[in-house]
Amino acid sequence: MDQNSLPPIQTTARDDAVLKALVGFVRAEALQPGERLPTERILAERLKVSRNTVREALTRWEGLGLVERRQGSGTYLKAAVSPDMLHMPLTLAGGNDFTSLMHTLEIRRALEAEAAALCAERASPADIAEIKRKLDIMEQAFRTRDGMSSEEDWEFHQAIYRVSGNPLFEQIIAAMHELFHRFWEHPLGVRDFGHASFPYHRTIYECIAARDPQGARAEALKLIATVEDDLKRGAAKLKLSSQT
Amino acid sequence: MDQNSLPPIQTTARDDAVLKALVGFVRAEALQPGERLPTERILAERLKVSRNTVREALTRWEGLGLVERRQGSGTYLKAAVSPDMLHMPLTLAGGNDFTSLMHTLEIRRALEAEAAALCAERASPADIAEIKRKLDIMEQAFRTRDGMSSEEDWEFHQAIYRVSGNPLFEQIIAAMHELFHRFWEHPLGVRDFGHASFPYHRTIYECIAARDPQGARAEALKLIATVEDDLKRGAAKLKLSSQT
DNA sequence: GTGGTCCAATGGTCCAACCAATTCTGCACG
DNA sequence: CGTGCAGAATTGGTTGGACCATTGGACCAC
Repeated sequence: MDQNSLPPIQTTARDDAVLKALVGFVRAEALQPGERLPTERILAERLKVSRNTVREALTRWEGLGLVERRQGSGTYLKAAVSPDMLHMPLTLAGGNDFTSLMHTLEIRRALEAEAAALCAERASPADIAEIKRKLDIMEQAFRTRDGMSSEEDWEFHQAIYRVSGNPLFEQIIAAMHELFHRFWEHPLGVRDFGHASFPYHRTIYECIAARDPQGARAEALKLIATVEDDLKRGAAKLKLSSQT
Repeated sequence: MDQNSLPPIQTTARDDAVLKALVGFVRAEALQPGERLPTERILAERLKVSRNTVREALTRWEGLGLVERRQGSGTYLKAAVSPDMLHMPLTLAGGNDFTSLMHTLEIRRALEAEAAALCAERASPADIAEIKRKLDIMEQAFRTRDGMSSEEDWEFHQAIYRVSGNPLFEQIIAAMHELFHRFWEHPLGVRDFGHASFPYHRTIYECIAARDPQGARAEALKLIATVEDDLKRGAAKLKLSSQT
């Protein structure tokens, strides 16, 4: 007898069922990332479950980065969802010390270079225009505020990851990025962080626009190298000040 | 004015606080994975928060695979926790899809190459001997069983990640590896998987032993290229058979 | 316009009870 | 004495209802 013809019955899987229904809703309404999904109260009423159950389900999605909740405003879709998503939550024993930061940078160096190369291979004219737009915004912010364009800088990089066609780049580097920034301004208050890396953003873009994967890879490596330099200088300064 | 001198204030973060307290508890009691942690009701009472809040916090941890809840039994620790963990939730749209596997391979290509290069830079003589040992075991298994040495193959690669000095390589690639194998043998029954990649294991080792980072990187890229080839061939075969 | 006030909508928290699965307990029976 | 089973106690899962905190828009006085 085929054992697979008797799947275990699901007497309780309320929140899972809620998520499945939500996937169906998102697809039916063709919701795009950034759009708002129904109120918790409405979901609870429509699905005939308690609001608490809806909340547990949404908490799961929030933990997976699929959704973002803003009190007083609503719950917003943050990424595309599909019925057969595969979740691979990975928690690493990080550390807020210098070597841990260097480790994340080594990962980022590998991924950033590959993403830039893939991006140069696959970018459509529209993609290139979008990347240029982000680059302009970033350079503008950099000149206006004289450095500290971290937000726009990050958006530029994200655009590259997206055009690479592989969502894993963005997801993995986003985790690194968060750790990095959580640690950056607080312990090491390096004011001019990002100054050194600034010119390479444009060179990366130029290589992508020229469809030059190897060039893009090389420029990305240079960019990360400047960040590693900044980090080392910051750590040295920190060590010095702690000795006084 | 420096815009970063006014960070957003943090007024409420209940469930986050619960998790932080829980991390403290686990460390204070030196709880090991597998052990049970206090009841939701007890936690709620001790932390002076509602049981609902405790549940939301635990739901987060459950989603991250840090904890397992068994109704009627209790909540059990599933992995070590630390105050500064790095969460990296990866979600792939389209589970056993060809493109998903290709995406994991792109990540692996980037990381594998970087790890091999770092390994060649940093390996001590003892490290090199250890890698050679794994290589010999793998080659032996390959010849004896004529292919299908996936277990020993994996150990060889893990040795390289370890010698690279960056634990993130092993952890991230391990997650990919697990995903990859879960879908490999099942949908695409490619018997001779790994045959093509076999010779490159030795060439990688030789570059590492010769302290040649660029060579190691190049050989690692060749290895992944063969795996990508196998995957494409398997997918083509699958597509063909599904058309009959 | 500008700024302030109010108000409705929405996520966050709390409470108290009950349901469902599991585990423990103790008694009856062999 | 052990064995098995019924029932109690424990524990996570769900419910419904209430209130708080934040948000954002509407409205109004200046």
